[in-house]
Amino acid sequence: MLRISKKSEYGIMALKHLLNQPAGTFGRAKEIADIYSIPSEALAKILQTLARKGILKSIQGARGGYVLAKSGDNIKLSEIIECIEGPVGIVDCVTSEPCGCVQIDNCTISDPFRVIQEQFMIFLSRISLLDINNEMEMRQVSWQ
Amino acid sequence: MLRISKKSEYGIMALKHLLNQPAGTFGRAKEIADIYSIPSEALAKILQTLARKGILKSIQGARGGYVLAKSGDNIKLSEIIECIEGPVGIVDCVTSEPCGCVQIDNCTISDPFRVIQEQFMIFLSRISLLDINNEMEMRQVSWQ
DNA sequence: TTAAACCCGACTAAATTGGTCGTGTTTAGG
DNA sequence: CCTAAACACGACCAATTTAGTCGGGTTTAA
Repeated sequence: MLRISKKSEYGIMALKHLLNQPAGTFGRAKEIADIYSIPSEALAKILQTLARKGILKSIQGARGGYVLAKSGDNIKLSEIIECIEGPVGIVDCVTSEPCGCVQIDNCTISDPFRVIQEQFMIFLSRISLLDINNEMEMRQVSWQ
Repeated sequence: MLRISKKSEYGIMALKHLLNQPAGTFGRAKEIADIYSIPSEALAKILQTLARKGILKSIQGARGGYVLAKSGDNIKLSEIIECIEGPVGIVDCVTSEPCGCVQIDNCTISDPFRVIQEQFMIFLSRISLLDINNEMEMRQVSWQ
């Protein structure tokens, strides 16, 4: 029902936690997983993906961990979700071109949905990790 | 990946078709399904749901069919999706209270996401069937 | 009376999501 | 230089959700 996946939820919790991490210290996957009762293997994989895509920086070896690779207001919700779940597409037609759907010639909704998709991505990209951390206070998403 | 379900897609195609139906005529499930290559049983069920929730009016018996129960600009995308897929919740915490998640006391994201959810619903409720029919021309979603 | 249509719930199959496991690789610290 | 703590990765299984099917109804125009 148009829901963000558990993986994204976990990722966002972890990112928020890392944002509040004292400067100079690292967050470890296991530790974060324990705090929020997240299966640690699952969180580990999520953090690895976030690191691979440049949202987190990983420090290898014993006493290693993760830190944010950029400032909280530069990490957008759209980015986090796309990183963890793959390309967001309100409808299939929007991400894959040509869309593999059977409607092909008769698909009357792919054009309007391309516009909706675009506006939805703007919506998501206007929300930053910092906003989420501040409980969305004072956020009036403005449009155009 | 944050996608509208096939059922909603089918429903929207059918609604758009019905919007363009000559006044006084009905659209039949089988007929619409054929045009857009939608499995007819599936579409039938979707149209039944839309009728039950008051978005469509059904005409029973032979030579029956469906017509829109209200004008195109009064049918909102939020309404259609909620009707077909059930309550939209970006995260579970938002729809069910209390949320059944294990994070319970330590869930740091449910509050901000309640706000995001609210804004997302506004986003969806500003898009009408008429907008979709007009290929979203001239639609600048404005926010607050 | 019949056939065309809506109506409804139960069921199955396919796809996606959520979570686990095993095996590496890197590196601080003893 | 060894060990343990941590990241990295891919393969796999389980649970849930979505998609689609089927077999019955009921209503009504012709």
